[in-house]
Amino acid sequence: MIDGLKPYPGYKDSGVAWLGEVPGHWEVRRNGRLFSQRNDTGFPDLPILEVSLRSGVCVRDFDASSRKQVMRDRAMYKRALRGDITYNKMRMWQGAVGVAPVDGLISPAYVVARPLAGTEPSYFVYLYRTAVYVDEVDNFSRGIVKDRNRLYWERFKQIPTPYPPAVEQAAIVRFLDYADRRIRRSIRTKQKLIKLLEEQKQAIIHRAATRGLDPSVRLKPSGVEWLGEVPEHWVVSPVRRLISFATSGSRGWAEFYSDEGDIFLQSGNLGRSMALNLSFIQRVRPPDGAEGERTRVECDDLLLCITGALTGNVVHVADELPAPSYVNQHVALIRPNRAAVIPRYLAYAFHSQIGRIQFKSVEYDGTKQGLGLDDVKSALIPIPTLSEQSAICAKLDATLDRLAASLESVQREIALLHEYRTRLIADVVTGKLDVREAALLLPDESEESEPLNEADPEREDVAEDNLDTLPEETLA
DNA sequence: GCGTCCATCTAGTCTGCAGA
DNA sequence: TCTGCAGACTAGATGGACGC
Repeated sequence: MIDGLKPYPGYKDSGVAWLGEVPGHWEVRRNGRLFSQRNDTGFPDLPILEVSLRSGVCVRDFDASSRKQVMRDRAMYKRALRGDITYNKMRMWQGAVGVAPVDGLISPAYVVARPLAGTEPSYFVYLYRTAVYVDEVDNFSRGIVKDRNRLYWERFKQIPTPYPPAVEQAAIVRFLDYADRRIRRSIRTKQKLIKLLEEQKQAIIHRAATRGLDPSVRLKPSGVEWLGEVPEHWVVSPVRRLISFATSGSRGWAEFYSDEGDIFLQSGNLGRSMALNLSFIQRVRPPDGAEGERTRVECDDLLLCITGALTGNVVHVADELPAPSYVNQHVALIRPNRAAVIPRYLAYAFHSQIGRIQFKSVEYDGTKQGLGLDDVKSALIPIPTLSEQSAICAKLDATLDRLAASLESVQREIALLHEYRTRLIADVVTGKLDVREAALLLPDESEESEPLNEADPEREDVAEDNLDTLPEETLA
């Protein structure tokens, strides 16, 4: 139970299985008694609205959005007035519903529901987006497969829905809007902290990979404009002199896919933190012969993503993998020459600005962006002595371990905030928690600067944040 | 090994068609 | 003519494969 908030004094059976008990003074009504369908067409001059799973209903921005699709005949679009609920028939079972922020037009494939007297639309949008209600929507939807499920008005209006008194609906909306704003602020603050920690991490690696550990070392011009000065005793070497070989993975592995067997690493397995992401593993039964062996990954190899959006992501295979592993053609397999460079040091160099500048993906006329192996081999890396490389790696490993722990902690806090928000909304809109008193204690709307009705807690569109928390007497 | 193109997946939206 | 239904379309991302 959420600290500080209490259940209502008395409950009764709602008569609806998924809802269970509701406060004694609440009703359960079918949606048809709460909303009427609006089917107004012929208003071509209004702005076009869209409903998204993440951000609810908003005016479509044709300049910013990549999606420019629009019907030729705007007279077919339905009008939604400010305050109407609109939902995407095909995505209602995923929670694609929101309140129209302004008068506008929506696709004929949508449903516009006009709230009747005593219906506070924002309360019902909070409710309609909860997991239990979405499950119920799924039961009322029809389609040949789940992905094709649609919720038509005739079915929507039959769904039983908790119905608090109108004054209480408004209090719940007021409380949830307030709580939501503070949770989103807190999440954004933590996201900014993550960004700062990532920048700090990059700065630490870059400093170590271009200056070493001795701040008093004498410097010399590197001869490379973007690199600037490096320690006097370092050399700047192309990657080709530091490795035994580099190859990209091979093709044609799809026929060897299997439920078990060896590991086939793809660009998605190359995380942004120099560590392999093995949360998803494609297993293969590799072919016999040299082709498989050529792309077989060994301990201390570097893997570099060379095509697509993940171009430049690098992984150092620091430990033995749980099974023989191979790479696909979008991943370069690089085997450092240990006489010239410590593999982990080379990975740090690739991971730093040194790599980012040189491995910036090359765009060409095709459908991909990417790097060639020549681009990789020609990249310039400042190299200290082997003993200094070893010291730099040890220092970076220790420092970055602490940073990684901080990052993980902040990410965990964000996940908990999302979970907290979801649970709070579900408990409040279904009457498990009484917020009537808490809503009365909230500051006036005029003291709040943020707009309401932002369903996406991760939007980066709001003014400066602070770490305000909810009143302690109401929320933990 | 490389440049290029095709296939597939996902999310959001549009539209043709049959029946009322 | 209207409406409901369900397949089709669009665009971005990414994996797979062809041809040189």
